[in-house]
Amino acid sequence: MICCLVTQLYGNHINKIIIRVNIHFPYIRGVLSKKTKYGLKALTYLASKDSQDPTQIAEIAEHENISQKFLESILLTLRRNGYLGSKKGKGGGYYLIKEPKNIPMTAIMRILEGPIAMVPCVSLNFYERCSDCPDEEHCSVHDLMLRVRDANLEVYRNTSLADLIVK
Amino acid sequence: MICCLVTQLYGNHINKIIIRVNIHFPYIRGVLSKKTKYGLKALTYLASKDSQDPTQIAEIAEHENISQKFLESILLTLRRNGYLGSKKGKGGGYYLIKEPKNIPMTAIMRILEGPIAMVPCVSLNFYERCSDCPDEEHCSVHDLMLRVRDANLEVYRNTSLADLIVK
DNA sequence: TTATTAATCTATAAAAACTATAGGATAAAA
DNA sequence: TTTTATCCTATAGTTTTTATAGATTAATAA
Repeated sequence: MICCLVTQLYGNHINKIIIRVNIHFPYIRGVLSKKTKYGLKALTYLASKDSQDPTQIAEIAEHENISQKFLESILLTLRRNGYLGSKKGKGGGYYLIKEPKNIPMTAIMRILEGPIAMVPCVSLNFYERCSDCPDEEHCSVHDLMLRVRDANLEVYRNTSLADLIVK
Repeated sequence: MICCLVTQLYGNHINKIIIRVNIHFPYIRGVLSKKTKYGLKALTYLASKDSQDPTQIAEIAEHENISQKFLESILLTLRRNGYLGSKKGKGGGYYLIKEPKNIPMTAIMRILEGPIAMVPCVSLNFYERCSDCPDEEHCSVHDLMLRVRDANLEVYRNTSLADLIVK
């Protein structure tokens, strides 16, 4: 919220107007994608359930306020990567294959969000040279990004799906 | 690099072909933008110079392998935010206004990359409610992102432009 | 004064990535 | 055989990123 005071001379009077503007910062880069966000919410929802019976996409979508079709593709990705099981037909749905405490955030983030590193040249699992960088050894950004990666890794490694369940 | 062995029955022979595919992972979200990367490189270049005389955009662009026109807009942003000074005409260019050790990465990242937080609801400087989140207090993603933010903040706060200069 | 130099500013083009949505196929159960 | 719910491919719409073009302004030197 930004405020701006405008004064205007009107005959013998001075009009004062306060203009309030709600600036929306478009969360751009570095931002968590909806895909990951929805995926984490869906996983948490499944993990927080008492029973391990299959849960329908529709139920998760409604409970977590997510577009059902979009959620479909996200859950499919998680299943293909071995973190969810599924069952078709009546009584079907998705269910967790592993114990929540055995599902580390490093794995989920890499599946849904991609590399944890912010530049390919410091990525552990997806290393690649930066195409615009002539000399990786003498790059000022390299070291900084290495430390950022390690800081993030520390958090993700020490967090499992079980830790996401809100009491 | 992914390898794939293809066998083909050809008369009495079996042909074997190994197909190698270089998969390029498109570094997407969470990635450092070129804008920030180039900005950091340009700042480091200025900081590493002995003299504080203005340096031309063209010189920086060439030395750091950056499109000159793109760099123009980046340096302009840094000037408008009070981190660079400029001089027009012959002998003109850009120069640092502050001591490199007094330029924290938190400031540069916020100017070039935007909020350090990955979701608006945990941002210190750009807080905003997540539009898709009915209840911030009971969001499983919220806490995780809070810890990620703090981890990143820790790195950026303890790093100044002076630290980026490669020996 | 005039020419040259280099930043300034606005607008916009091209490419890439994100966020879904559509619609039919498939498998399981009733 | 019908119903249910996942599976799968393709693609549409939007936003963001990554520049590029071209004219303007200010400083310097001849």
